[in-house]
Amino acid sequence: MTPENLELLRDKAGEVAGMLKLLSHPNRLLVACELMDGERSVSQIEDNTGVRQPNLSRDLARLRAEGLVTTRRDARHIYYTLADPRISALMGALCAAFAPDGKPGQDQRGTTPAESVR
Amino acid sequence: MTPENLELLRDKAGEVAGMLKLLSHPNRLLVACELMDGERSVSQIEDNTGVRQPNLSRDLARLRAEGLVTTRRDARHIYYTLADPRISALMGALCAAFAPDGKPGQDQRGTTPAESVR
DNA sequence: TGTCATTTATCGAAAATGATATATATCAGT
DNA sequence: ACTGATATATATCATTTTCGATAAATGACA
Repeated sequence: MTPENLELLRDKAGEVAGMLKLLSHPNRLLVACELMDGERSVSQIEDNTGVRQPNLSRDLARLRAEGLVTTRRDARHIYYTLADPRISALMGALCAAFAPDGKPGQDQRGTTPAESVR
Repeated sequence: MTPENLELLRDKAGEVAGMLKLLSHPNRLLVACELMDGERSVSQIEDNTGVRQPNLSRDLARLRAEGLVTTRRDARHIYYTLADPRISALMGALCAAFAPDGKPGQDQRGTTPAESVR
């Protein structure tokens, strides 16, 4: 690993880590989960995640700022949609890794995990 | 979504978010990347990631505390290994989602990235 | 105007981070 | 056993970021 390559690697790691950071809080992770099924208004997200509205709005602003979601206004409602395919892929992978048979919410404990890959 | 289910979901989200948080810093992400290929001593990790030793040690302690890695001592060296299969799966997914053409630091050995979801 | 939906501002407490200093553990040579 | 070197861990400090809570502001519509 040459120093130049190391620097590139660190750059990339910073980018990816930044994205992980956005999903590394329960509230934002729930929001992303919610949006996996399609667009949702802020109040729908609020109802379905239990995140308090001003905090939710701040989290949504973060996701917006990083380009992970886009918005569409319809009258008084604002609808959010996942915008970054990498996030969708990542969320899919998360579901696969942490809730192998189905939706999270019904706990996967007892699942014998496959032997560490490789 | 009943309130009871919502609470379960939030618990699960907290658990997963906690794991993401551990990977949400460039240094720790690089460490995890490094360990994908097998066990490494602290000084190897230090050399290959450029993370300064005391900070690296603190990060490794965090990963240890959360059960993501295990250690083995050989004389003066301590070797770290990825211990949680979910982390391995997640790292694989990350590589697939963020380095489709096989880049960061190369890696990506035969890993046929599991198709997005389900 | 008033109400609903959403955003922005602010505050205080807690956690994360880089840097630096120090401590512990293991080994080699004497 | 004592010394010094190497490998790793822990402690501390200063700065920044995060988060929940609360209050206030904006925008759309009736």
